[in-house]
Amino acid sequence: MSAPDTAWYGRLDRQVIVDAALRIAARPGTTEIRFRDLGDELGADPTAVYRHFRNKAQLLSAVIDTLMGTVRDALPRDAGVGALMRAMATETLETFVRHPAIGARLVDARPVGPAELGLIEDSMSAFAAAGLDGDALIAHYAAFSGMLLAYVAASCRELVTAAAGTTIDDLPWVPTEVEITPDAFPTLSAYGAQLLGMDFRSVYFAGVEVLIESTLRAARPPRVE
Amino acid sequence: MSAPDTAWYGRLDRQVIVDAALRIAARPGTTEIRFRDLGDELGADPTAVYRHFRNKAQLLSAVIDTLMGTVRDALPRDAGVGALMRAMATETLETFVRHPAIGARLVDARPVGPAELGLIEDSMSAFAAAGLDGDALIAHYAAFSGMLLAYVAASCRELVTAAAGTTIDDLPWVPTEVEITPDAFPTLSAYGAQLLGMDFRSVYFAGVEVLIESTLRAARPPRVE
DNA sequence: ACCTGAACACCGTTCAAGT
DNA sequence: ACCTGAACACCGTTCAAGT
Repeated sequence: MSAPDTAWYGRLDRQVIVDAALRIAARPGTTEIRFRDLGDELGADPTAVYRHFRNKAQLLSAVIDTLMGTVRDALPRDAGVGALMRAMATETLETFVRHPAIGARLVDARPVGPAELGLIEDSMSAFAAAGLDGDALIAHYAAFSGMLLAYVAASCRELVTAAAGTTIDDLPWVPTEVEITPDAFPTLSAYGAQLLGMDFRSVYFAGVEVLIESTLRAARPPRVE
Repeated sequence: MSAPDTAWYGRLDRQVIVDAALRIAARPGTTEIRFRDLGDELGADPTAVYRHFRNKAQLLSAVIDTLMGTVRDALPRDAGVGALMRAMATETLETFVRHPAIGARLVDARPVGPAELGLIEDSMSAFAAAGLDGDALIAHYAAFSGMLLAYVAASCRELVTAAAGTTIDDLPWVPTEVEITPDAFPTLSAYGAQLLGMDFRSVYFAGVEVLIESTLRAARPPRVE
């Protein structure tokens, strides 16, 4: 039997919905993906989305996987593992920060889809090509990807909570209203001015560089014991 | 002029409310702190809380600072910087995982309060005592604390989303329904079984150990170049 | 000076009815 | 087989009225 010949019939599919969600998420000021906004963007009733995704978490999982695919595509081939890690860190942050309402759900909207698994495949194989294997490969890879995803999610959550127009370069890492006096906080007063001046991006790359350096050291163990 | 002599007058204050929120958060199955539940726990109308906190974010900021104080109090004095970092990691994770609805808001319920600043003060001074200073101190401290907070927040968000009774040892780091075939994912098939078998806690401590090792190396630079 | 309670806004989700 | 639209549940927040 043939499908009814109406304009609205089968007009939506998962990809069309994911693309609409990405357009909304990229719009300045979007703090959350709402079914009602999705409906507007699609020119359909908001609840039509439920014919294609079981719930919001499943929809976001698909949207996240699409973005993971763009991260994967942006990575250099045959670069050293250090350059690859730096590129992963930069691309992951930039991609999700451009869609903060999606990034804010990075860790809790699961399961992990095929594009993200492809990204894991590619980057783990670069770790292996650099000479890492066994427990060291797993430990360094898990440390790196765990830090990346958790931190990018946290940054996006902050962005979405902050005043409109805030960027991660404006987001202080330690926003506080407590006065830092030398007698209450001697070390913070002496060494901490730099720390208190840091934003979310600079803390991220501080962590990324430490992890990269450690991985490179593990990949090429020193000749002398 | 004296306060009215009624039983309900001034019965609430910030500490009483924070303690009630902590009791609720510690209860198995709590996924979120709700004003209605807070009211029940306090024996008061839910909206009475608004006389003491401007909104939910301010309340959570106070609750988080209380927990940061218990983390600080649990840390060893005069231990080496490695032992201190390991204790920070363990205590922070355990404390918030016992109150996952609070931990889930770790990064976005701001500002940072006095107890957390005290924790920063203490741990930065341990970094300094270990021989770190200047940019290296800031970079390693920021990397470590950034990873810790973002990851603990992510773990709590997962816990709160997962089925009741799930612990971080049951939470798979890469939950996926995609089949990992050797031809589509060769490296994952070869090296990835361990990674796919990891839970949130083991990824956390993999990262923590990498960061500790790197900090120790920076604190005691090798004699030979 | 603080608490109560009704009410509102907002948003994910369900379900019966359409085509 | 898919879309519509009314309706519901839930929860943060406001505000006028109490004591």
